[in-house]
Amino acid sequence: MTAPAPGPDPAEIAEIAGRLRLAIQHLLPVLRSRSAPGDLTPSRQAALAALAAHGPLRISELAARMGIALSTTSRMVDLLDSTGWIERHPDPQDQRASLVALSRTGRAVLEARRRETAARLAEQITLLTAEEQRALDAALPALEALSERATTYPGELPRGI
Amino acid sequence: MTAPAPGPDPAEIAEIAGRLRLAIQHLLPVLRSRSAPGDLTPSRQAALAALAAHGPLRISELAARMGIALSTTSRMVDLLDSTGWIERHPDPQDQRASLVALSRTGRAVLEARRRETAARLAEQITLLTAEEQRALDAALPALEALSERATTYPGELPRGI
DNA sequence: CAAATATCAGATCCACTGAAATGT
DNA sequence: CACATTTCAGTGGATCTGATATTT
Repeated sequence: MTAPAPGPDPAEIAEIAGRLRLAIQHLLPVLRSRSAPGDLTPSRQAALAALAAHGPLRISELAARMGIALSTTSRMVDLLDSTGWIERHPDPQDQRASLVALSRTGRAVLEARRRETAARLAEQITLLTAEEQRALDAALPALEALSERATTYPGELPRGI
Repeated sequence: MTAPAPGPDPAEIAEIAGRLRLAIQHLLPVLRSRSAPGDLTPSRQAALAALAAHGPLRISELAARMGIALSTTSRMVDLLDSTGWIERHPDPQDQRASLVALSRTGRAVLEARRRETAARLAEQITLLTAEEQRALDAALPALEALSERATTYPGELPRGI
């Protein structure tokens, strides 16, 4: 092993941040599905994703995680129930509350959406040089570390892609 | 130089795409500014960005670039004019048409927004290890290549961050 | 009763469209 | 006239508040 190379200095970090911001911004159209109205809208996808990530939740917990009002959440849960994407079960801990869980079809819908998105991205990655592909691969741990910190970022759920 | 290392095979590319998609999704909350109502909304930002990227445009050209209807664009241009973020000049080529250009304050607003976003991102990047920071830096050309291809992607303008 | 939801009424903001009018 | 733009009238999505049930 050689001596550890120095990490980027603050100015370089600012440049990395600026370029990464721009690259991601330009990448968003690839990642965004155009969902037909009434379909899996961003807020519905965020709700399903929250349930997928954290397991069954009470309506009030789901509302808190999404940072929206309880009544809004209640209405959305109704809607997701009517499409069959979630299931409502009584909370064994508290008979007044209900636990909302992703249904099989809900999970399938969410995963299908994610697969489509990833496939569009993969298509673009195929067009990169082998070297670029390797660099991208090597940067994944960094991007994942970045995104893990971001998960605890104050405020909303990931939304929109 | 050593012999060129092989690039990722299709399965690996699929994995890269999946992980990249997830990382970006988790990163979005960091990138998104919560704009106060009446502020620089996503669509307005997209319009300013289009003008910043391509220079003065006719309303119809701007509409085409954003993939939205002419009437929608006309109304938005009005709005951006009222906030002073753009300027309208008669098109010297065609007296019926007007050219819409970013004003000084419009450019300032756009750049301020971008700086804020990049600063939030930079803050997170600081928390990475030096190795991760270098990997991220090394992957920027790949991400930029990816995003350049994406720019010609059928459909909308980058939107939302 | 208190707490967890649900329901209802009314509102705001953003974004978009199609059709008709206006102006050059 | 034709063409660029504007105005008009309406839609839909997402979300909000506040007040009032309902249920356990």
